[in-house]
Amino acid sequence: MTSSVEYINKLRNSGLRPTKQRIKICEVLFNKEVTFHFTINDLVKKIEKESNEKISLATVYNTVHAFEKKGYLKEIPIDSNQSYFDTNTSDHHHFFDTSENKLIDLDDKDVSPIQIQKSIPGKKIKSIEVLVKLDTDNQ
Amino acid sequence: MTSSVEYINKLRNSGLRPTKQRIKICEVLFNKEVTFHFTINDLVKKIEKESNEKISLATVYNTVHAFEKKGYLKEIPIDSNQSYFDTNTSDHHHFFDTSENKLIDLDDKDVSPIQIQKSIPGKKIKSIEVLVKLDTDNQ
DNA sequence: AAAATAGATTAAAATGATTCTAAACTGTTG
DNA sequence: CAACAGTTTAGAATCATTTTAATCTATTTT
Repeated sequence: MTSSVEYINKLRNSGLRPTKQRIKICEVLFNKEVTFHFTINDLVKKIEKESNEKISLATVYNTVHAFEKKGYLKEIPIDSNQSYFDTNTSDHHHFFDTSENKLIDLDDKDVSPIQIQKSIPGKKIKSIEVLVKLDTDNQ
Repeated sequence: MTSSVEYINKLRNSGLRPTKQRIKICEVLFNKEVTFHFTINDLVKKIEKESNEKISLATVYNTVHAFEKKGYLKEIPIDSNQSYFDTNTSDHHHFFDTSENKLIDLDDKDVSPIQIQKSIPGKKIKSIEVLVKLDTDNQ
C-alpha cells in the first residue's frame, strides 16, 4: 500500500503533473506487490470498479503511454489485436495462455540464459524476450 | 522457381480450391528461397507489383489466414498495430528492427538452447519464441 | 456436358482498438 | 491571482481487420 504522496512525487520527479487521473491510475496499477498484466480495456474496467469518477478513455491511453515512456510500464509483444502491458518492467519473460488470452510471468531464473550468436551491423540489442505460448493440455 | 502446377496440387491436397487468386498469392509468397516477412499491406503491394489483376483485400486476408491454419505461414508476435507473417514456418526466432519495423530471421542455431524450468498445471507448451529487439547503434 | 452445390471472391459496410482534435480545465510559476 | 503550459475530455477520425450478402467459379452429380 503506497500512499498517494509517493505517487505525486514519482510523477513530479518524472516531469508529469500529478493530476487526479494520473494518481488514480497509479493507485490502480502500482498499489499491489503482484505484477499486473493488462490491456487498456482491463485497466478501464479496474478503474471503474475501484473508483466512483470515471476517467476518459483518451486519458487512460495517454497515461499508459506516458508511463511506458518513463519506464514504469512495459509493453509485451503478443500477436493480438490488443496491446498488453506489464507493471513489471524488469528483465523477464512470459507465458501466454492462448485459450484464456492471459499473460503469466516467467522469471528470468526459470529460463536458461539466452545467448545470441548473431549480430546485425549498425544495430544494437535493445531487449531479448521469450514468449512461451501455452494451450490447454487435453490428454 | 516452383511451377503453378505444384501450387495447385499443394492447395488441392490441403482441401483448398486452387483459385486464380490463391495461386497468385502462392507465387508471390513461396516462389523464392528467401524467407519472406510481411504484413498484409506488404503482401498487397507485392501482388500489385507482380501482377496486373488485383485481388480483393478480403481475399488476401482470407488466404493468409487459410495458409496460416494449414501451416504454410506463421504469425510472428510483435507488439505492433499490424500482424506480421513469415513464410518460414520452422522453429526459429527473430530480430525486430524497431527503427525500420523489419523482421530478420534468427536461426535456431544462433540462439542458445532455451529451457523453461516452470510449468503451468493443465497447460502444455505450444511454442517458444525469442524476439530480440534492435535499435540503431549511435555511438 | 449441363445442372447442381459447395466453396471462394468481392465491394462495401461494420467493427474495434487506438489516435487525433480542439475546446475546456487545472497545476505550476512568477 | 494572473498567465501559461500541460492535461483532460467527448467525440470524431483513422486504420487494421472482419463481416455481409451478392455474385462467381471449381468440383461433383446427373
